[in-house]
Amino acid sequence: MNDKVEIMPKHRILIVDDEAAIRDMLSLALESAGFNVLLAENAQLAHAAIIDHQPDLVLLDWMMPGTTGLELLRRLKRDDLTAKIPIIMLTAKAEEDSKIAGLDAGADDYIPKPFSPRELVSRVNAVLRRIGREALQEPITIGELVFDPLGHRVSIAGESINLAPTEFRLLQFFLTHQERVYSRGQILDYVWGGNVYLDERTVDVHIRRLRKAISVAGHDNYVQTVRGAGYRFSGQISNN
Amino acid sequence: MNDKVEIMPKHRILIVDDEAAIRDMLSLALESAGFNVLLAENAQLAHAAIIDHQPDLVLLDWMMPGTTGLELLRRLKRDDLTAKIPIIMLTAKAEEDSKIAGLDAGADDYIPKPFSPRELVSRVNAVLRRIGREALQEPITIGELVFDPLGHRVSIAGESINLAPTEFRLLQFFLTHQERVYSRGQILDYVWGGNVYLDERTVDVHIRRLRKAISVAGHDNYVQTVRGAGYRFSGQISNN
DNA sequence: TATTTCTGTCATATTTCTGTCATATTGGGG
DNA sequence: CCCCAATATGACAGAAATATGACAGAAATA
Repeated sequence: MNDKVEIMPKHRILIVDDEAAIRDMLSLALESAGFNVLLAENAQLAHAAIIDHQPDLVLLDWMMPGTTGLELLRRLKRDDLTAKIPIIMLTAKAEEDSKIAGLDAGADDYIPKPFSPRELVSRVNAVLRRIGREALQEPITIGELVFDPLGHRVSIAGESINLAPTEFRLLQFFLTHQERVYSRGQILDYVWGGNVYLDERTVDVHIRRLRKAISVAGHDNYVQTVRGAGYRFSGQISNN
Repeated sequence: MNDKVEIMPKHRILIVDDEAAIRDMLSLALESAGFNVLLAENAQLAHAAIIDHQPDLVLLDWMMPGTTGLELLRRLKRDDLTAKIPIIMLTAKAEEDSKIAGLDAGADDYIPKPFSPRELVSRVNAVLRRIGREALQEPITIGELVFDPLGHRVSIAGESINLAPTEFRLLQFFLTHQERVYSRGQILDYVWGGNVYLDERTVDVHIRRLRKAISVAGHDNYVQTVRGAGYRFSGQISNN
């Protein structure tokens, strides 16, 4: 189903970076992976290009002279017209700070330099897939549980489940990030947003509430505690 | 704990180029930068050397008589055994075509001639660092045992295994440092961190717990006692 | 505004982990 | 083959991490 030669319009990717060498490198990698590439060398041009061409995804350098990538990111996210365009930030700084700030401001992924063309392409694809799925608002199913983003509703074996807003977002986060462990800190960042200052134990409590809510027919077993590391949502129920 | 003077095996770099002068030049630059260098003057020899010596990185000339660099690259990437070895392509042609084809076929970087030895070394290092980082995230398999760092999960023959935090770190240490004996002191340093003051016998106990945990289907045999010296994790099970 | 629901925090209960010790077992040199 | 030192094992109590229930203020809803 994926390898089918199908008349799929190429995705348009906008690359925003002040260094020509990096633009070239990215552009080559993406073009050879079958994307349509647009280029912009500063935030102003980028903004214009985004408005004009409505790219499907933007690769945005963190550090640029003048308006920085972060500022542009914020501007884009503030405007309804552009808020939904996924952004991947590129940065040389491996600092946590920038990561958090970037995710907080609404970046969809974050690639530290240096990275391989392969990694780049695969992450671009990953983001596009995710966005595509979210745009489709496809319900996610696991076991008997059905999570329907469009209807903002969760049911198990047909029975509708009542979730508080935070529990809903938490479940959504887990469903879209299965099979890997997230620390309490990360969960706070992703589910609550990066600029909250909350006790990490708060996560425990919400985990508990979520588990309780979906405990029908043992679905709470999907939410797994990884002692010393955090929590994991996994389809393979482990026997801890 | 990282800056410790440790016996770090040198990275092996294979240089593939038909011109002796270039081989010499590259080899000199890399050796003086502390790498072990292997040489091959054509694609056939290179392929054999790669199979035999499993180099950590390959510098591959684009243009060679007979099988070209690009063909070799494709062949390497097609075979699982060699697909993960990072390749840096060297080329005189600044043509877009070759660049695209190279990146497309899975080269990890691309250095146009002429280049300075310093640039070469720094790009080699960059690629190795990156690969190292990516490798940290990838599941490690030994026998039926699968160690998944991202999922923070260990399974044997599909069955999830429960490990306490310290056992998990211990196993991770062993998996990333196989085939070598470590004293109890060294293990304490690496797994517990350099500034703990613990009885060395504690290591024995955790070794035992780890063995017990992974003893399913005899996987505990990988953890070997070396009397008078310490412990070793080895893929080749010996029957001492 | 009254009412209901939701949230974050706390105190407490429970579970799991860890380092140590006492004792058993093992391996090798003499 | 015996003895000694090194290693393995089982048990245990304190420590650490997580789960739970309760509650009061905040936020949403009526």
